[in-house]
Amino acid sequence: MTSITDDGGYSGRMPASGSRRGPTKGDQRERALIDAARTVLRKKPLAQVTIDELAAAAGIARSGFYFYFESKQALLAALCETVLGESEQELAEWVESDGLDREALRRGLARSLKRWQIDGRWLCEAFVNPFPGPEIVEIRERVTANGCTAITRRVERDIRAGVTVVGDPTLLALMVVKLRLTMFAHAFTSPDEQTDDDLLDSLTDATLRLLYGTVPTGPTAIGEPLPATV
Amino acid sequence: MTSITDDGGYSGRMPASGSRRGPTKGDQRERALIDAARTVLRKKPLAQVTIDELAAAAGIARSGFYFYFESKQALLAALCETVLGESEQELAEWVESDGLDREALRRGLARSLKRWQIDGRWLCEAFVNPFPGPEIVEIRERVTANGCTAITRRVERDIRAGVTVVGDPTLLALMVVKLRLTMFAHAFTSPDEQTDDDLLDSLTDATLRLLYGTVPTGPTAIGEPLPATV
DNA sequence: TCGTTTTTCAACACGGTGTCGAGAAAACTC
DNA sequence: GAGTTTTCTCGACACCGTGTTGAAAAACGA
Repeated sequence: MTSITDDGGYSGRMPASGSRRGPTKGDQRERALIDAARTVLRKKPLAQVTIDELAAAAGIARSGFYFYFESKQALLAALCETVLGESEQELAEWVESDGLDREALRRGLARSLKRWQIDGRWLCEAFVNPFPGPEIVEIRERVTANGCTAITRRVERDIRAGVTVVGDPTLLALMVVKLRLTMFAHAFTSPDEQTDDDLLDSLTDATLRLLYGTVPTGPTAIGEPLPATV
Repeated sequence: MTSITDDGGYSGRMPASGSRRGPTKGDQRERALIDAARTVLRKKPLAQVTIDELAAAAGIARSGFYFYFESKQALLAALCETVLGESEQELAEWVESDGLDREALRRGLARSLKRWQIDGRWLCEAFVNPFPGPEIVEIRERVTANGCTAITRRVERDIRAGVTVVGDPTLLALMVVKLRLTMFAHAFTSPDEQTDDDLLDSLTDATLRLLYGTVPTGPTAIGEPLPATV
């Protein structure tokens, strides 16, 4: 970590900017490394990427890499941080919508799918790989927890609005989050098994069905309870 | 596996038995390696296990390992083969049952959960890890496909019996299989987040809800259609 | 400009992987 | 059970990726 206060845990160095002035050369290099990782990790799994390769792609020597990051995993963690907000935004529209806005949910899933189709390889590496090392686990848990609480809050609002939800909301939310992840991962690794539309339809229905026990045909206004299922 | 014509692709050697006589010393060593792997891989992820460690646990020198397996991954693949049948048995009771036998499903899930609690670490490694190498991918795809076709057949039988199923049965089956896997993996890595019973209840309901759109309270006889959901 | 801080990298030590080939042990034949 | 063949064992080697260190270059601030 080598930080005086707290650097978020992923970088081996303190970004010099924050005082004034434009990005220092170090900041630029750090960004270059993250960008390099993003590109390189689209093509091969982390285990097959050497630090040499990442450093070269960023224009520095291998040993220079360690000035910026402690390991490949730390770099991947930093890469994840950069897209952390995006995934929450994708859920946001639906989570904040009123009623069981099927279309909003589908749009969010479609955006996520698009992201996974581009960066699926390293997203898998970070969010599906069971033991990716401590740095990444930390981030993953944060992201998963955020997704779960967002959905849980949404569901609790629905309950207050009179919609019947069967089962423990926390576990339901977890299943929804996990199902999204695996299915996106599956779509990345086996892209030809189904069309995007089929996948999105199935995933949209599945989400609603998991949470509410049934699939509404059109938008349902708040306060208009769904048919309850035991 | 261990057949004369085809070794399944995981072993670097032709098992000597098949002619006559009991297991040769080689066969014993091979078993010893698989057993050693089973034990060692309960404690650490594959990446942190050295071939030296596996060989030592089986009582041979490191270089001797390569007589039996091409790599750690190949050994893990062999280990997976040994439990391949179990996972199908766990599903079998429910798949072959009549009606939407909720209890049979739950029993099957409970058996799987138990297995995952013991061998979760390497099961994750093989069935959750996105890029575990070709040997393991081959096995995983076989297992997943088997699970999917079993469920698909089950669902198609239900449809013929008059039960309403919403959505593409193939994708539904895939989601059910994937959801099981991630949730078991989650239960292994975060065992204290929920009780086994809660997890099993949720997973049972989720499965039925994904497939049939609703959760029956008691056993439902074939031919007695569930309430249809759009 | 000078002193300080940041950045770079060659050289090194280490540990795991995979190969090779000679020789030991086991299995089989008669 | 002696002779032959096959199976098995393991030390020695070459290779590659990792992570560290220390000294020097570049950038920065006054």
